[in-house]
Amino acid sequence: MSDPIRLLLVDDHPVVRQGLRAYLELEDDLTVVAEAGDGDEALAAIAEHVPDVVLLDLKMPGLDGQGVLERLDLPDDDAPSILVLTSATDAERVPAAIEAGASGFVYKDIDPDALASAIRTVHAGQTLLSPAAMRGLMTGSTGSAQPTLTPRERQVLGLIARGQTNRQISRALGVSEKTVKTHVTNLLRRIGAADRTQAALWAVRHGIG
Amino acid sequence: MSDPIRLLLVDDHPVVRQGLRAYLELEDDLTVVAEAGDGDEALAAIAEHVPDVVLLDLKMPGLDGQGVLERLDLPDDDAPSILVLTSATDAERVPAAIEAGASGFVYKDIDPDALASAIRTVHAGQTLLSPAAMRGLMTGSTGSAQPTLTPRERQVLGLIARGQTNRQISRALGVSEKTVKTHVTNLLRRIGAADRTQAALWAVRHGIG
DNA sequence: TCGGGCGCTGGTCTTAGGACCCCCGGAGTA
DNA sequence: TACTCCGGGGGTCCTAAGACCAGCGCCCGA
Repeated sequence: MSDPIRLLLVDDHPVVRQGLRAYLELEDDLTVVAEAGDGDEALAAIAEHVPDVVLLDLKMPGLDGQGVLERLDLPDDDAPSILVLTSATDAERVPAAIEAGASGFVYKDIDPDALASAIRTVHAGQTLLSPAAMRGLMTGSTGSAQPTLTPRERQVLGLIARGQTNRQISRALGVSEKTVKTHVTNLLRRIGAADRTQAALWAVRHGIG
Repeated sequence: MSDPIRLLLVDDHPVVRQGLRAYLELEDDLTVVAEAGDGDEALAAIAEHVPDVVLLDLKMPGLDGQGVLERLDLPDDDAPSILVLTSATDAERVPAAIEAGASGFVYKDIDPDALASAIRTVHAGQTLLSPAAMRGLMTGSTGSAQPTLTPRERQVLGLIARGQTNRQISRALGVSEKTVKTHVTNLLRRIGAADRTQAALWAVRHGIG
């Protein structure tokens, strides 16, 4: 029999890592070589242990999963396959994670057998999306990642997401209120929001602000 | 030795429940009598198994932890003690959970020994807050829980938090737009928001909507 | 039983927000 | 070179939003 698949578990909750271990130790061909509690630990552990597959949580304090993905410079033959584990409430993050090089995307409520099989799938070089994650991709408008906002629009949206008025934003950015209104109008159109309230909610869901 | 403390685990992620089990089975005086994946299952399991302590996740699909708390009609001598387990990102929810009768509040990154001791503490009838949870209470303005909104105001705020306009809300509630505006004005004052955008953000942070 | 809150409803009035126009300068790109 | 995109600036117009004020019914305590 060949060597087992070497795994790195990355999640900020020890209890989650413990649960994953309990699941994965039932499988002969899987072995957990390291754990990490945040993005920085994850990058260090990847360098040190060279795992075959990383089980990565997107939401973490400090450097989060998305940040880890972006720093790994995927795809890269030497880099591990990344299987993203997250909550059903984070469907919006799927497109960005896929774009950043994640090989697969499963929800934490997956059962043990399915998780093991997902790990084998991404280790084999394939991309895997759970049905719900696929829906997340689909509802992301055209199937591409979240709409591309210009840096200025993203900045304005961030201030909207802090509850600022156009006048406050104009003072914060040192431009006229009309200019702010122009940016607001444009970003509303791009993200498909009807008004600033919907835009603020969109920003929160997409982690802007 | 006395009977073990009977526990119910409530979390929508099986992996988290598995992790908790792995932790708790190390303790002689603790025994997990049931698990539940959502609020409705939790209420049913409480009625069926009569646990001493419930480990409750606040964020769940369907009926969430806050909803479970509100339906239990705490404090009640027959009711179990509730130890809320949640993420560091949910500090804002502490006051509402405490108000709804939770006995304790710990973050999921707690280590096994501390978790076991927290369970014994709430089982003994005491209230327990982790330091971070205490901060969450403190930053809740005056230290008191979230402002008391009338049912109607809460309803209106929920719709604002879905990005609805006053006109849409008026149609949804079957009242005039002027009436909606009054409710909006009043709830803005009560929660200390300057406009509906800030109100929507407040609602999201406090788990309304 | 008679205020007095309070929740819910409604009206008038002012302002903030957003749509739809226009222009310019700079940086990249075909 | 011409085209496109971005940031910035400006103006007009209409509507949504919010402040302010007022009435009604209910319950509760004096």
